[in-house]
Amino acid sequence: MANPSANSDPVTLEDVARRVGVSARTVRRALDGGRVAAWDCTARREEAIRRAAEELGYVYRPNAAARTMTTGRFNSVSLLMSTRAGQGLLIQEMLDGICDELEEWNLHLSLIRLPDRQLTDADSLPKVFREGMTDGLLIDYFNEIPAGMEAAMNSLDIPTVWINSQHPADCAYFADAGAARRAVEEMIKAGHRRILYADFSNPAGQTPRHYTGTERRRGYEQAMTAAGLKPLILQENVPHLNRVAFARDWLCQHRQSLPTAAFCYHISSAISLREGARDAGLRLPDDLQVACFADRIPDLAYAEIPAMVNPWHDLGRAAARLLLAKIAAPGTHPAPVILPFTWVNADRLRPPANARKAARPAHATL
Amino acid sequence: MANPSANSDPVTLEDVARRVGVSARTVRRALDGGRVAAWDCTARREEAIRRAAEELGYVYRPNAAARTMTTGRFNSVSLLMSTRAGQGLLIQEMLDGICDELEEWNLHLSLIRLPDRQLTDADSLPKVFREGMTDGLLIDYFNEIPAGMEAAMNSLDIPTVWINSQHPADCAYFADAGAARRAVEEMIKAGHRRILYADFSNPAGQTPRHYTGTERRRGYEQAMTAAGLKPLILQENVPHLNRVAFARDWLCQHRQSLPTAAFCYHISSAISLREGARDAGLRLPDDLQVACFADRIPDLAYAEIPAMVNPWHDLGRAAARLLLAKIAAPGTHPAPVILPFTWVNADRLRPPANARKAARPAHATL
DNA sequence: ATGAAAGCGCTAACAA
DNA sequence: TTGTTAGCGCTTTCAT
Repeated sequence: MANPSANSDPVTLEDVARRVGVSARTVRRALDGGRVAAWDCTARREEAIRRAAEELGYVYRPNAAARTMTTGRFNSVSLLMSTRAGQGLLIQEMLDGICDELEEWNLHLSLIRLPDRQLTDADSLPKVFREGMTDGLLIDYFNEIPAGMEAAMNSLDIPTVWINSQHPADCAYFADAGAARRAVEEMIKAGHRRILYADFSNPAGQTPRHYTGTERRRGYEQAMTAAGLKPLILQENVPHLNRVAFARDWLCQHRQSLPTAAFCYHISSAISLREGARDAGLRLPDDLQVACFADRIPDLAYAEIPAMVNPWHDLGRAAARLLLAKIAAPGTHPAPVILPFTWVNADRLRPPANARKAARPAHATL
Repeated sequence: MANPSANSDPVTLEDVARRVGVSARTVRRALDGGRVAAWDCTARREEAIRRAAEELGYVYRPNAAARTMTTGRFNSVSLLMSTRAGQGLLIQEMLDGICDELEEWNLHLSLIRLPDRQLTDADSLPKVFREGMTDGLLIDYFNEIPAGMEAAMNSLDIPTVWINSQHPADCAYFADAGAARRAVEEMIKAGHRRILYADFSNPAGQTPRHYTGTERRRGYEQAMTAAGLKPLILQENVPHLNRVAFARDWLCQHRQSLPTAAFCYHISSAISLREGARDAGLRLPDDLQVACFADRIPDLAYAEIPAMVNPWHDLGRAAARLLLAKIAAPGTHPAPVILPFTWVNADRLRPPANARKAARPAHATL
């Protein structure tokens, strides 16, 4: 096997053309457009071409490199990430969503990781993408976006879409505030009045790294205020290994007027809170009904609680679709796509224990 | 901007050559090989070439498509997955590892998802990879590998490496049995005698979907047997929402001789077990010391317990390195690479409560 | 409607 | 050592 190429089967248009006795151009057209006209003779020839192509194993898989050379299109888009860890998220469901959408357009997906220095350098970027052979960029970078990166991306003449990040246009992200409000409304509807908001990931004073830190809390506050309830917020960036103790201590200190429910920034906060609550002697869910945000349904295996789950698959699809639209119509700037969450395990949402106790006799009379 | 191409800056070798007044081939060589000889005149010209290239913004980023056309190499490898969900795993750390290794060789990473039907069809695969423009395949498919897929992959004349899957050669996976044995040995060393193995993901009777289901249990059994202890196994595929109750009930039924510790197949089993234990009235970790396997360090935020963590980054790197070796030396079949786990939160591993009680007076006398 | 020819940017092979 | 030539497989343009 002297051929170093990956294809053991380099059937070219030319090969097919020779076999049938027509030009490559004709083969291309036959394979491409389908029929040519009602001209009987043509139709038959076309049939012959198609058959020959199939026999030789051509089946419309043109050499992508050759095609790129003439068209200037790569038929591929890239997911752009930072080499710095934690700046973006790579969720399997999201990639599935992206791939699902791209597949329908016969586009490939590549992964590109660049150091922050490069991501903010408008001069070197085009060269990277020339080598990277990509028609568009899905930007998976939403934490602490470096100064200059947005400008550098906008100066590119290749279409870009931001994933999970709020921008004036060209982006897709989640409707966190609305989801938080909805969840807390459900808890209120279930009869809870003292509802805690717990976030052990984001520091108290400063702006959170990601918009979710602000939005989720805001949604909680909206729901509480709208219902005439007083927000009760426990927000602090606590190291993982201290969270359970932190939660336990807080609950012990507030033993006089404990919340009957808590809505958490993330399931990791929820788990810690639940463990801390149990250590503080509370019974779950009787004494404390916990709900939270969660990235994925499987994560909920960690705790059987009501949760707002990120529709990552939808996000991937939406972002890819946005990018395809921009590729098809260069220069346009579609409005942001904002995706609603999925509310799961709703049946695990129970009223507060005292309300249940009060209600029980009524049921007993049935 | 009439140019539909992604590069706004199509500087070619030719352009550089014209500027300096040499041939494209010479430019290529100057940029490529560095110096030519001690011939003074040449050295100067070379310098000029390099400067011209830089001024024009060429900086050794040749048009990848053109290069592919002549060399037959794509300078890209692909991560191959099934469109069927759950057959492979896409862990961010693993992708980072792959990218880190590929970067050093200036190779790109593409994602390819194919339906099982295609993955088992040795005829259509080469065409796919011809279009996909890939020099090698990292196969991320380890659950219920379809019959014929292994043969189809082997029949490809493009190098392949299996990720997280046991094969005679050309694969990288984790040393699960050894890790389980090691963890249980540590628990025994800490003084535990009745150690439970809990797995709520894999069914009791049949062979687990993935090798870890077998290997982890085997490692546990080895450690127990070697220490003269009797294995105590609780293995059953329980739906997520029933796991806590399942664990609680089991513990209640075995109240007479409860284990003092448990080693779990996965952190999700561990969490459920802990919740169940608390519901059964046990105090943690005094009454039950739980340890487990975990995919990622952040997952351990869910429970502050000792764990064997998969070195996903290492796996990605190892698999990529293996693939690069195969690309460099086609036809070779390197032996499997087996990666050791990381043992974390070891300081959370406590002796059984009665041992602690017995030990306490001794400490008090200090 | 079809064929012929040019050329995309690069590198391999050869000639000088 | 350097320059020239040819050609990768495809699409586009132009002539038929």
